[in-house]
Amino acid sequence: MKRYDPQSIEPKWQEIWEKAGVFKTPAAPKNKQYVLDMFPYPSGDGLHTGHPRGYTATDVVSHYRRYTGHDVLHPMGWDAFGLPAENAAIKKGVHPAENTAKNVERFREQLKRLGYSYDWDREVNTSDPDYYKWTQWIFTELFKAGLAYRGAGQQWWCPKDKTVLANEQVIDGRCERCGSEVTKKELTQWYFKITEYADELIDSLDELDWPEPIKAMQRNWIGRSEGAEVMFESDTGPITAYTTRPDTLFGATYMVLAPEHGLVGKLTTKDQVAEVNRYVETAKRESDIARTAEDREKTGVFTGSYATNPVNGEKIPVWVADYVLATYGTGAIMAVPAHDVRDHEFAKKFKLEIRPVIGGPAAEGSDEEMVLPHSEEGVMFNSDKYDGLPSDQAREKIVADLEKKNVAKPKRGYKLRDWLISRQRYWGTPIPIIHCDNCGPQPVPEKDLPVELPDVKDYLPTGDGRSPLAKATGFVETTCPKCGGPAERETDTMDTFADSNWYFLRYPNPRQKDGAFDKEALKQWLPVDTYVGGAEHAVLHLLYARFWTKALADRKYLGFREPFKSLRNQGLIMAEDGRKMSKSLGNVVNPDDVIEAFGADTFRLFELFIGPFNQDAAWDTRGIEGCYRFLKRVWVFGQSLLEATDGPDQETDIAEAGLERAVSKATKRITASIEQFRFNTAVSGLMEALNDLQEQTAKTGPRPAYRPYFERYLVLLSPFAPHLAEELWRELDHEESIFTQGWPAIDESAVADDTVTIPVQVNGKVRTTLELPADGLSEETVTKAALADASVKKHLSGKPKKVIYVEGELLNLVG
RNA sequence: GCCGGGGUGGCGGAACUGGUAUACGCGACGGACUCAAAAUCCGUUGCCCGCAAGGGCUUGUGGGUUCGAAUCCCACCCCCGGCACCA
Repeated sequence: MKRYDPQSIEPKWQEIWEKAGVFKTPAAPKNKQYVLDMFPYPSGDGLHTGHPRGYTATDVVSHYRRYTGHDVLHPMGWDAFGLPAENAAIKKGVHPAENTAKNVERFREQLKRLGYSYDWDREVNTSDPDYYKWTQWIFTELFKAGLAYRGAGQQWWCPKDKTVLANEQVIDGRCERCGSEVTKKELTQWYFKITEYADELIDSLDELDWPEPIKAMQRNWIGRSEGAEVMFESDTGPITAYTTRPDTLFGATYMVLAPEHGLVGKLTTKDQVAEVNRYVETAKRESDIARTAEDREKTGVFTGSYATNPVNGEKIPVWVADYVLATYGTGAIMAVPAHDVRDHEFAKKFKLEIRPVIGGPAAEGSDEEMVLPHSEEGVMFNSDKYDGLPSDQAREKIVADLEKKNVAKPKRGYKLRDWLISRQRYWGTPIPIIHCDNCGPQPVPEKDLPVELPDVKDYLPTGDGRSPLAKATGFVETTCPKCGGPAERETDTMDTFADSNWYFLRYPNPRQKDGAFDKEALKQWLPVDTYVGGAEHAVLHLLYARFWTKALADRKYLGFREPFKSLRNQGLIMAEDGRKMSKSLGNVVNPDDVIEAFGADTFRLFELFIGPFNQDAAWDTRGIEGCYRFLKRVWVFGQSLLEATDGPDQETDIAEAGLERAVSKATKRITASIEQFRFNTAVSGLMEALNDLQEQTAKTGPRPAYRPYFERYLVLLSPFAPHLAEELWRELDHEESIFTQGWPAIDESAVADDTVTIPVQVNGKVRTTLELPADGLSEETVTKAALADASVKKHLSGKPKKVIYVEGELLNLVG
C-alpha cells in the first residue's frame, strides 16, 4: 500500500490544473457567482497564517459553486502601493518598486502552493501603471463632479520621522513606526467628499447581508444624529448652536464656543481679552491627545459677552472651552448642565447655574445634583408653556415654534468627515492634477494618463510637508492643459485606500485598455456575491469602496449602488499562547513550514476546522496533527478500496445501504455548513462521514462495490483537500479531473434511518429511549411502548395526566 | 459612557424554527502490535454518590414563561471588539 505523501501529490496536481486551465473563468457566465477575497498587501514577511483562513473559505465556496452549476469568478491581486511597502523598502535600502515586485512573487508562489483555484490570468496590481492610470481617471471624474476638492486641513505629523502619517498609522496617538507622540500640521490637502453620501451610506446598510458588527461600526462611524440649529442673539450678532436636545432649551444656562470658533474674537470684551487670548493660544499649542485625554479636567474662560436664549429671552454668559470641538456641529453649543454630564462638570467647576427642566415625577423638586442621562426621556417642567409635555414631543414643538420665528431649524449632524487622501509620500498613485497660476488646479486629461510615478533615486520622505516627488523637477514642471502656460504638477500621492476602492471592478476585464472597466463584463459579474476579509476594514476600505461605487453609479458608469452583496469576516489566527503572533514575541507560525510538515491539504483543512469562521482562534499544533491524521485515514481507506477484491456478495447489500446513508447524510450536512459559512462543522461532517464509511465497510471488509460511495465522498472532500481528493479520484480510474463532477445528490429516503430512537420523558426528564421502526410511529403505539417500560413505570405513578408527543422526536408523559 | 459580539466538559468547540446537551477534534486513561519507542489500531472518558443496578447535578448568576429552555423574557456579573468631551 502506498503511503500518503502530500509533498509529491500536491505540486503535481497544481501543475496539471494550471496547464489544463481547470479553474479558468468561463467567458459568458449564465449563473454567475463572484467570490472575492480582500486582496492582500504583499508585505515582505510573506503570507502569514491568517491569510489562508479567508482564502481557503472562498476557495471552498468557489469549488462548491462550480460543482452546483455556477460560473465562478474567483480572482486574486495585490494591494501593492502604500506606506508600509515604502517603509519596508526604506528599511532595506531597496527601491519600493523592486521590493514590492519581489514580495508579490513570493506571495503568489505561496498562494499557489496552497492549491487555490484562482484564475491567475486576472491578477491585478495597484502599483502597475495600467492599473493606476484608471485610479487617476476616477479621481479626475470625481474632481469634475466636485467630489474631490482641495482644502486646508490639519494632518497627523510625526516630529521624529518628519513625515505625515495616515490616520490608520496613528495608534493611540503615537507614530506606528517610531512610537513618538504625533502632532498636527496645517497643510492644504485633497479630500474626497464622502460626507455627501452619508445618508445613503447609512440607510442602505439595511439591504446588505453583512455581519451586524460591521454594519454597526459603519453606522457609528458615520454617526448621524437628529437635532436642530438654534440661533442665540448677542450684541455682536447671532451665535448658532447645534443640539440634539432642543427640549432642554429652558435649561440652557450658558453657551460655549470652541477655541477655534470664528466669533471668539468679536465676542470677547476688553477686560477679558488677555485671558481669552492666553487660553486660545494654549489650546492651539496643545496636542489633540492631551485635549481629549480620558479624565481631563474641564477648562475654559468667560468671553465677557452674553447671548439671549430664544425661548425665554434670558441673557446667558458665553464661554470659550476646549471641550467643545470646532469640527462638529457649528463649533458652538448651548450648555445644559442639568442634563449633560460634560456641561454639568463644567458648570460645577465654574459655579454656573444648573437648572433641571426634564424629569419623572420623582425628579421634580430635586436639587441641582440631578443629571439625567442624555438619552433619557421624561416630562418637561421649568419650561413655561411646554411644562407637562413628554420630552420627545416638546423637542419637535419647540423647534417648530422657533422655526416660525426663524431662529431654529431641524438639522442632522454627522461624525463622518470628508476623506483626506493626500499623502506626502513617494510610493502611491500620483494625484493627476496640474496647478496653473491662471486656471487653478486642472485635472490631467484622460489622453495624458497615467501620470507615471517617476523612477527617482531619492524617495525618502522629506519632512517639509511635500512629497519627495517635489524634488523631481522633470516631473513637476509641465504645462497647463487648459491655457498651455507653464504649470506645476501636484506632487502628493493618493492614500492607498483609493487604489483598493475599485479593484473588484477591474477583475471582470483586467487588461481593458480603453477604460477602467468593461461595462458588459461588469453587467455579467457585478456585484460581488461573496466577499471575505478581516473586520479591521469595517470603516476604511468597506466604507470607501461603497462611497466610490455610489459616486460612479451617479455618473452612470455602474448599474448598481452596492459593491458587496454579502460579506463575511474571518477571525484572527492567534499564536498558540493566545497572544497575537509577532516576531518580537517569537511565536510566529510560518505557513511554509506547515506546508512542508503536513502538506497544503492539512493546512487548509485545519484553518477551517480551528473554530467558527468569524471568531478568533489560537493556533494548535495538536489540532493540525489531528487533521493530518484524518487525511491519512482517508488515504488509507481509499487505498483499501483500490486493493479490494470481490468476495461473496450476500452481505454487501446491508453495507451498501449504510454507505448510502452515510454519504447522503454527509452531503446534506456539508452542503448546509458551506452555505452558512460554518466550515468548522463542514469539516466535522467530513470526519464523521469517514467514521461512518469505515464502520459500514468493516462489516464485510473493503469491496470494489463500495467505490462509488467513496467517490461521492471524495467530491465532498475536494473543496477542502483538493490534492488528496484528485489523487484518489484519478487512482480510481477516472480520466477527467474530479472538478468536472457535479455535487452529490442527496437521497432523502436513505438519510432516514429504518428505526428511530424516541426519548421518553417522565415529567420532562428522560427515563428511557425506545428503538422503534420508523414507520407507524403513532402517538398510541409510542405511548403504549413507553408505558410498558420498567423505568417509566417506576417514575410514573398511575396513568399519565397528560401526554405530549412530538412526531418521531420525543414523548413526554406528565404524571 | 455609547454601540456590537460572547460566556457550554480538562481544552477548541457541536446542538435544525424550544424537543435525548456535550457531535467532531484534541488531551487523558486502559489495551493490541513492538525487544523497546514512535506511528497505527481498539476501548473508556461531563461532574458527583454507588461494588453494581441505579440515582442526583450540569450550558456565567438569579428569577420567569413552558409538558419541556443552552435556545424565549426580565435583572445582574464577567470577557472580547469598535467608538469616545460628536453636544
